[in-house]
Amino acid sequence: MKPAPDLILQQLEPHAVRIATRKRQKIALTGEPDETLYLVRKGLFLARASMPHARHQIMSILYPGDCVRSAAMPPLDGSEITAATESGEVWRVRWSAAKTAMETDPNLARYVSDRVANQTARLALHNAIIAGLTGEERVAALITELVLRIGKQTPAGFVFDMPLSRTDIAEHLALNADTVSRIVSRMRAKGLIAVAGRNRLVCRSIEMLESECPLATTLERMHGTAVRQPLPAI
Amino acid sequence: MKPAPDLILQQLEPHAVRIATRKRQKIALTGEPDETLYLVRKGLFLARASMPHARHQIMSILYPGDCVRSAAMPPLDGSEITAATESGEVWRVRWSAAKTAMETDPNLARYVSDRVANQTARLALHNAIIAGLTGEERVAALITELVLRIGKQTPAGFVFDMPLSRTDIAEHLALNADTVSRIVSRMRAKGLIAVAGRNRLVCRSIEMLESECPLATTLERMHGTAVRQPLPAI
DNA sequence: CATCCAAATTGATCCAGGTCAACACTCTCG
DNA sequence: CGAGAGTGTTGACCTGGATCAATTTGGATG
Repeated sequence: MKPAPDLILQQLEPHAVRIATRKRQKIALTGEPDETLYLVRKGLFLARASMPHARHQIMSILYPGDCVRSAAMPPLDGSEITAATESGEVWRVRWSAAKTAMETDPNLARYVSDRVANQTARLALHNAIIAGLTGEERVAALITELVLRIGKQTPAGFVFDMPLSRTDIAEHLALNADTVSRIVSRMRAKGLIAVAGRNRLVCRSIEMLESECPLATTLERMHGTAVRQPLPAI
Repeated sequence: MKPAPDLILQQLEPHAVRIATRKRQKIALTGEPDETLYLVRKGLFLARASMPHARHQIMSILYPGDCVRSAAMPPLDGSEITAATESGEVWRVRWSAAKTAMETDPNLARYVSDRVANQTARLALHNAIIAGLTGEERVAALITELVLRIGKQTPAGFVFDMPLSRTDIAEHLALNADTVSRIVSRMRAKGLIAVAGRNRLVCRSIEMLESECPLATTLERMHGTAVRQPLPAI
């Protein structure tokens, strides 16, 4: 029987700087001489990097339980983590402290390395989505992921607050913000999704949504279990 | 003073199945019930996955020293590793054995987890390349990477044997094989590269090549050190 | 309430790259 | 030697999504 993730992470608490965040708050990753470990404890975050020519990209969406080593981010300028939900919490741990703790407790070492592996798999999947799907399929994939992760089942269907703006979606899916807006409108017209107030989305039928996206079964396997147990099996 | 990577990996040898490969040989990753660790010891390999509709994708290029946990690959059908050079060697280690060894020697645990982190960073960079660059810039980025990794300096410039076919390049860069052929022809016409026999490329000036690719400095940082020291600092 | 500003929508136009098809090159095998 | 298969090249054409521009929406603020 493995210890619960929370218990494992407890050991890092004395070494961690807790950062309570509000929506859109940024945590810069560049300019740090030493490696750092970030633990997402609460809320959703976007790992963002700048490209030359003032272009930005959202490399991945981070969920509670994720941990990010700065070594797992490529040396791009302006790397940062942005809070995507109203309130969130991140722990920042100096790598030297994390390393010591990991050498003391193999469970912690395993937790961190498994989490990094999981992040790698998600990146690879995201690669496949960007590289192989059409715009509409990409948006369907993103909404499917969010439904699986943060959707709440109600009589009207799965409801969630959209944590990404149109621009964020565009930066994440390698699309244009205008195009994203068009696609979302089209999906609304098709009845795949509906809006319920500012930034709140309703998905009546997840099956309909998944039928729009060729990689739905993989998404289900990568994000679906997260609905039932907050942190994927480790 | 850290032990040399070879020395660290030596511990895994008794638990490893050595696989000697010839070009195009495939190692299937799917269908394995347990997690597995693969260590690339010699040669170049391509991590490939199938998409629905019989589409394939090359998620990443693996170099000697890389290690791949199967948990770091998304659950896509037909995941496999393909040998891209004439002769190569891969070690396959059962995860349970690897885990025990890693718990015994923190150096090994660190090595593996650092390698996975490095692979994550490369995936994220590749994401940025696919998502943000034009076809021509993508090809320039790939050739820059290969020059940095396997290019040999000669009086005529940097020379290397192209390990990827046109189709491979297309599958890696999210382009069409026809388009790749066109782009390569254009680059040849511009003098960025030249062919020297079957599958052998010459790059007269790496500066010219890098000036074609907005992410050249990042590539240099991720792959450039590898030229000087076979395994990136860990 | 009116004003302001950022984000979203929508229309019109354009082009990089996809698609399809014809053809060339290399290698292997009989 | 020729036939066949696999891979690469090149041309003609088409389309998904980028770009540019105009307009709308929805908060925030005084």
